[in-house]
Amino acid sequence: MATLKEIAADLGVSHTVVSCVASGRMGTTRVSEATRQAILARIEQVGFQPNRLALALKGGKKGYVGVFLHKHGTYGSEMNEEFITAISDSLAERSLGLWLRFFTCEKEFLQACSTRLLQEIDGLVLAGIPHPELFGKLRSLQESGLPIVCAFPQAKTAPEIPNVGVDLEHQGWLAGNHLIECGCRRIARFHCHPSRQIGFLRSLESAGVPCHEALMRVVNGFTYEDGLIAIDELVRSDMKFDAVSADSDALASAVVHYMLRKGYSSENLPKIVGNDDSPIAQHCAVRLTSVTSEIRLRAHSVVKLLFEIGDKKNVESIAIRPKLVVRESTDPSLTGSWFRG
Amino acid sequence: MATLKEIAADLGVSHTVVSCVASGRMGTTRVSEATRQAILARIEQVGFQPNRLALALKGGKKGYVGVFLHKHGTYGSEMNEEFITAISDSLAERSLGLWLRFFTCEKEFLQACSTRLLQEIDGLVLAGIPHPELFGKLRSLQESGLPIVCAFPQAKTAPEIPNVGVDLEHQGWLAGNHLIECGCRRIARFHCHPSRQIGFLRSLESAGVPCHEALMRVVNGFTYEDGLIAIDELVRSDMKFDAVSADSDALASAVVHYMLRKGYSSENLPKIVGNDDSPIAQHCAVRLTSVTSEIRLRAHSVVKLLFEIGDKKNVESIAIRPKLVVRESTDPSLTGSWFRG
DNA sequence: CTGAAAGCGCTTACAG
DNA sequence: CTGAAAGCGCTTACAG
Repeated sequence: MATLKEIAADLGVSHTVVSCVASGRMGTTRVSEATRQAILARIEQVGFQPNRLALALKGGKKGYVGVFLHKHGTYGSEMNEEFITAISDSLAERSLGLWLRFFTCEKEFLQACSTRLLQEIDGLVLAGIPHPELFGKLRSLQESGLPIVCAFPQAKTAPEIPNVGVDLEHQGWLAGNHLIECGCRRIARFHCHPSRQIGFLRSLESAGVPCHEALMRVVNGFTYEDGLIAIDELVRSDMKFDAVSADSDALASAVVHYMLRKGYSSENLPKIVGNDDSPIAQHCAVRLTSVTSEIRLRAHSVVKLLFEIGDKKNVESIAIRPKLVVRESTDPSLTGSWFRG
Repeated sequence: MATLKEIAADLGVSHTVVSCVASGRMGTTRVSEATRQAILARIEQVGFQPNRLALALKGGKKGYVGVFLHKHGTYGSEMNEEFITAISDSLAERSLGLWLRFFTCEKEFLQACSTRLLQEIDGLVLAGIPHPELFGKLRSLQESGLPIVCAFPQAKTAPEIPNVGVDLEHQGWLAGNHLIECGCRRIARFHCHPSRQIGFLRSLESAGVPCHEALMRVVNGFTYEDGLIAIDELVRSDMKFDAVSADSDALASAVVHYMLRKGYSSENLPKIVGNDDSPIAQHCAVRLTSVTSEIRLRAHSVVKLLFEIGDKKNVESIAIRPKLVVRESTDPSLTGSWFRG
């Protein structure tokens, strides 16, 4: 790899002028068109790229973005992988590297996020599960000039730190509204996200469908196991229900499998809607209708915001609008040929 | 963050001596015990850490390992996430950063793997799906002094580049042997990994169980959809079978779901074994017995080998031994309470 | 129009 | 025992 000095020596000019021409930042330096062309040609010819390390040491761009992720989503949802991939691709487009670190507690974060970090990255992304105890640290990093963007489902950071979330209320609303349109009137809910529940209740209300308190069930978590517990309790309660809206695909998948195993045929299943539109929805014995969490789109927005902050623009938290993906768990006509007849 | 210079100024010594004491590499430099202690105390007190950028520019350690991953495994298997997480944790333990890049073709790899890369990383990991067309490039990187370790299931790289794989033959053998021990005698195979098939056939042979050619089915890929196609063909062929061993959990899961949907009760299902022990196995309507691919262990080995190469040790390719994880798809006694009765 | 010089934070021969 | 000096590859005032 050629250095500035080598190019300068080859051309019989100073490395100063080569540097200025290469960077395009001429400052007070002037150069004749002839030598400028010669330098440009040479740069092209040897494929010169300034040494990143030297740039960074000089106080310029580091060429890296740090991503700190507290893994979220249930096992098998691939939400973390999707997020990382999308961030990575987005950064690669801009010739930036991705510096990745997983953490699960304040200590791990602080350890990885040493003062040294500031020397090595141009921006910081924090995602997955929010840690309010870290806001102080984040604020101080931000104040020292580091662009920071969070990607939590819901903006729970200090308001000064922009967050790319998902419209949780609308997720709940989409699920509820879809089931109502399917003709369901006794919809059970397995929920652990208050905002989603608000949206769900709003869908009932605006359609004039009564809400049966006993069908609204708060679950402990988003896992398949949590789903089995919830559906078992519901079935044993002898409450009638014609649909289940669950806060994750794993929960919803557990409902389908539980009922199939208890002898319900797939035709007699209640309508079921999951959340996240993860692989779990597609690998379910009855493919699940699900509401997206827009992971890819959010990841791309995160990188976009990071750049806007770098450009001194004023950025604010945003909530991406989710979509409904309809599959056979609410629409029998979508049952694949394998499972017909 | 204090610099060498500042510490030197505070103590009224030269930064040379501070540098030597800090690094522990005294070279030809001597220092009195008194000033050594003073310097050490000061370093401790201000928590001095040498600037990574300066170190790297000087030609020392960069503090990063580059990971290039061509994503593998079926959607939902979480194999990539598990690999990345394990690599990241393993590197973090050694205070190294993880530089991550996904690629899908030679062009993307070469683009990301520019000469600049060499300035920025201490080691390279290549994983997922092997690209034989890249071996030349890898060899030349290796010859220029960059430690490289691959993590493909099967060593397919140039023999000079160490690979951390999994013992594919043993995977096939474990599945076959387990089904034979379960009493199965007409075992169908959905396979696309020749080595695994060899191991499977060996298990039949050593148990004296006949192999029925018509039950050995090569599938196009590892996906759920591939599994539906394969089991549909098998069922329509009217061949009798009492077990299915499949080369992925998605394939195996499709078998379970297909048969349940066709009206088989979970008690009448053939015995089924998947591969990879991924979340898909645990989210299947009948939880799947599966053979591990030891992703975490392999990732840790990769980092270990990378360090050994750095230490000029002679390292060779290894194949990690897989394990069998038994669940209800081959052992009815493991059926969870939810699904009993 | 062009280049010598200082400096980013470090390391390491080398000279006192 | 200790420090001045050169240098890693760059940038950017500043002086000619």
